[in-house]
Amino acid sequence: MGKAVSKKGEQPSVDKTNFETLNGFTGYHLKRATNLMMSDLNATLKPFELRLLSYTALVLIVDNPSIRMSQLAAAMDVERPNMVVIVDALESRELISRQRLETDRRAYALNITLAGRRLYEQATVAVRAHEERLTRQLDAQTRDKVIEAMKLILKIGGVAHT
Amino acid sequence: MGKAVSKKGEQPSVDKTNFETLNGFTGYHLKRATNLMMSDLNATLKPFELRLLSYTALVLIVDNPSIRMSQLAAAMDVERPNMVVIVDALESRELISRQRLETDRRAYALNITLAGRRLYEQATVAVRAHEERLTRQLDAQTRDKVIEAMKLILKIGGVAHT
DNA sequence: GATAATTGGTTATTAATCATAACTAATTAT
DNA sequence: ATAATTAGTTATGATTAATAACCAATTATC
Repeated sequence: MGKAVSKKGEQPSVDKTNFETLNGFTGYHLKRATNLMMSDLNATLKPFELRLLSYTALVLIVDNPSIRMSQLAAAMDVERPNMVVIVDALESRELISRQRLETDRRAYALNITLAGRRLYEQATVAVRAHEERLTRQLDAQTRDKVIEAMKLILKIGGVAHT
Repeated sequence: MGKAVSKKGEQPSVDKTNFETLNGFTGYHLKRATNLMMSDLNATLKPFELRLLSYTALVLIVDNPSIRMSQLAAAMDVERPNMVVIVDALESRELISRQRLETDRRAYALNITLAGRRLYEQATVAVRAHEERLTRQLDAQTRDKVIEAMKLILKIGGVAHT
């Protein structure tokens, strides 16, 4: 039972909306697909009590042992004060450890704990499944082309890291 | 003068961050590119005193004369209370008009005004330039492939409109 | 080697976004 | 006629992200 038009077919645009102009914009499609993926990702992470940013922090700590908070904040493009909140939460769940650096005693070295690694691994299995599910219709070649296109856009905007 | 490593090359990950795992995720690249494009878009719209949502509303009103507020809210995936704020702002600038529908006197028909159309046209020129600038490195075929890929992702998520 | 300037991290606060509840008026269904 | 629904609105709350100001430790300057 879709929303059927009442009785008289009136000329004002009801029922079917015209997206003609918006459909011509690449950014429009990118944003919609990204919104969908992020929403699905958050749902995927919920069972682990993780969200986009806390999961991303876990990933970066695993890939960058003894990373400092400020470097992590820069890598995630998050303000330092907000990074503190994220790190606090992960540490209080004992998923990561904070230890002062010998070489620079104002900074902390962040490392994954055993429990943190286990959660990271479980969550990553779920995230890969989420990615596979949402990009199933794209053949590997197309997926790679999309990623390359995104990298080109980032390069133009002066935002690139590898 | 980039941020050079101090004196001793220590083993903890400083300076260059490893994004290995994140780089394997399509969603990660999509989100970063989208963030960049949305940020640039907002900067593009600022001279017109428009933002993503108010510009999108203008576009949809131009493409859908006499659209109702609730239909517009649904099309933009925005809650109705938030739609009111956007429409109020556009109306108080006399870019759009609100007129009660004869056929349904609780609803409003939204239409673009002359001033609104002029602003829409100027803003759209700027938006197309912004799109062109950020996607210049993509040949037309790649750009179309990206858009098709986004549509496929949306279809899987059950979100599609045309 | 003392003082200034900078950096890493923190706290508190504010601003900006977005969602919910509840309401009026008009329409449609029973 | 009464009940239920819909369009729009108001007020409010929750969540998120950005800003200012601060302490401790390090680095730069003289």
